[in-house]
Amino acid sequence: MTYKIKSRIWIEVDDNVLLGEGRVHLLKAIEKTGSLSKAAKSLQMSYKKAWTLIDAVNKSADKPFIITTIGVKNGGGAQLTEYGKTMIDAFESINRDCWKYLDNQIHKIDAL
Amino acid sequence: MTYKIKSRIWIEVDDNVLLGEGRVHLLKAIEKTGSLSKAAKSLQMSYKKAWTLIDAVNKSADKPFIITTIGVKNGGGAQLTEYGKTMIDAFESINRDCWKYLDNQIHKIDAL
DNA sequence: TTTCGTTATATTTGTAAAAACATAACGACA
DNA sequence: TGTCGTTATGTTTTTACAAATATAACGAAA
Repeated sequence: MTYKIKSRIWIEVDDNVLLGEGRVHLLKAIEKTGSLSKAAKSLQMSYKKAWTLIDAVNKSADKPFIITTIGVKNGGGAQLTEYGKTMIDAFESINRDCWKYLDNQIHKIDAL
Repeated sequence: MTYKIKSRIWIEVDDNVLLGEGRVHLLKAIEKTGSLSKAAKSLQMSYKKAWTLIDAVNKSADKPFIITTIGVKNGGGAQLTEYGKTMIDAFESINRDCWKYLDNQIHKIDAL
């Protein structure tokens, strides 16, 4: 009989999803690996799915989150922009605080 | 370029979902109509789907949320228990405050 | 004992999302 | 010019979930 309050948050712009937990997870893997294909592999995700996700991010963002290069040394790659990094940090900070808030609310449920 | 932070919260007990926005919506319709079938109709939901939802609530809750009767006057009906009502109130209160918190955080995103 | 309005449940069908598969294009380098 | 590792897309197949359909059972009341 132990309750948990769970949550998911996401950022929308003009009714399009810009950033959620899944996309943040992928973007951080791109930052770490420097490559979309390596990031996908590290998350056991298909390249196509990863590409579709970051394509959606790029399409709803007004400033670019990631910059991809093709053909260049080692075939190409992808890296986060400063804007992308700060947006991710803000998302994660807000998300953490949301979880904290909800954890603090659990007593209102347990008391019933 | 106007950002929104959206969220969904739900209550779990032993890794089973107990209560989320959809279930709360249905439970309130049951409270209003006194009947599962009428509540489903009022939400343009199939009876089967509504029944499955409240069955899931009943299975994960330790104290009953709704009491159904069958065969009795007018065919039967369903009504919320006091426990169910207070749980719904608590859920909605926490959810509202969560939204408020997130609305207050939006400036952190807009500033970037 | 038939009809009514309900709860309760199984079975089938349809649909949308995910996964899998396939291929093209790019530029570097040997 | 052929190969490599990558980004970039289209197409097909599979799967999971939702919707639709069907039926049983209950107790009251006529």
